[in-house]
Amino acid sequence: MTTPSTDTRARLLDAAERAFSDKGFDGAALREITTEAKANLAAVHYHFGSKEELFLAVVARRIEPLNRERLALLDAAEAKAGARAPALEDVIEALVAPMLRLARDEARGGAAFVRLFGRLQNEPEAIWRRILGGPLAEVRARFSAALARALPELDRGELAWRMHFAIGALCNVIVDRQRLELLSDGQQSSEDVEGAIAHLVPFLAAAFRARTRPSPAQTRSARR
Amino acid sequence: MTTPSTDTRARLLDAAERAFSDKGFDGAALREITTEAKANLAAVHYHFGSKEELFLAVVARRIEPLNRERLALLDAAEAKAGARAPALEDVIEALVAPMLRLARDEARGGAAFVRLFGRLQNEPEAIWRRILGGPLAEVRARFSAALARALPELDRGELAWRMHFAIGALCNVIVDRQRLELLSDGQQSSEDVEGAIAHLVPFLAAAFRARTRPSPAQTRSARR
DNA sequence: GTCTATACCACGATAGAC
DNA sequence: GTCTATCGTGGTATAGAC
Repeated sequence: MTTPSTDTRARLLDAAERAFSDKGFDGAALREITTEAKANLAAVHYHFGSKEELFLAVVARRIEPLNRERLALLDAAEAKAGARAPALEDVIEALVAPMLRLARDEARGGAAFVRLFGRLQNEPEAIWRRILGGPLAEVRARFSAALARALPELDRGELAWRMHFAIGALCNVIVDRQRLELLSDGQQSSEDVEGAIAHLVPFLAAAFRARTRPSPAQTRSARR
Repeated sequence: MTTPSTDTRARLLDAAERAFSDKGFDGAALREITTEAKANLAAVHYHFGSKEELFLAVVARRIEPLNRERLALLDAAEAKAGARAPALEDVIEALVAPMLRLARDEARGGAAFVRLFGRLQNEPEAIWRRILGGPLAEVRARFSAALARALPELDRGELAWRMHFAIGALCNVIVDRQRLELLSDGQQSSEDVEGAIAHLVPFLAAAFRARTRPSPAQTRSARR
């Protein structure tokens, strides 16, 4: 923040973003990152303290503008609805589209960052928890409230489950761009960002509006 | 297959399943696995060739019975429907429920294996690809066809996208059982397997039935 | 065939000189 | 701020014991 005298720090962030994106947290080697950044191995520990902190710094740098964009879209959706509840499709798109579009914005991390973020899911749990509780906390709270307003008849517990499912669907698109090609025998490609948005938003909107469990299994829920 | 004479191999698989489940592929150390299995470090490379092959062997051992169960449920759903297309909810439940219920079946891997499988998503891409093309190939083809029959009006490309999203939702439930508690402020728990099924199946069914790209201005009249 | 001992090189981290 | 040296631990490879 205060000492941009040397840009070693920035070069490390850029190199780390690429490396983590390509190989994941464990797969990327600090020696490779520092070599590409033309910095010494120990520079990482001087500037960031550890590999995990470096990773979090990479995420934090990109996620703050992204979150501002999401919240701005949510504000717009709520303004458009006036006193009424915002449209469900608009809320979902505000959450989902900025992340997917980021994949095409090389100046702000591009595909590398987006894939890196998707990977967060399965990286050491401590990392994900720190991000959900830190830079993502406000987004989580605002969108949780907006979805509850858009779906007033929905039980809050049910809503939490559905948000959980929706995050999974979003992350899956983000992580591996070749898996869809396997599933469609090469017909579809996740490279098509606007296509992904056009498919994902109606999918999730319909899912959020699903009627709650009409049928069985409820009978033997002897739990608690 | 042919030499169950020594059970070193089986002990290694059991220890590896626990370790990979707890710490992920990179996080688990072979030295820890071999110590717990009371085997020598080099035994892993004798029996499996590498850490990655050991991981794949752990997955293969559990996934084959699981797949048989899924296909049996799918057969039942198709038999129930007779000449008509199977019910969408039944197809989805046949795909999803055996995996989630496995978390309660300690004799067949239990929660450890299920979490390990969920982690596959973000493990090195080569691993996931080998599993989708190997032990999961038949399940993928059969369910893909069943979904296409249950949703005859749906474009095949659209169906591939939706399967991609659905897999993400499923895997997300499986991997991290604490994330839902964070999202619901401790109200909901993914430990409740039947609850997860009861929430996930209608969610996905509604999503698969979504109309393709409703215009953004479509408020809430889109309910079926 | 089955398993062991051991050596190798790459990794993240740290201390201390400059 | 930067660099070198070094430590402990990781996956891997192989020679050889039973």
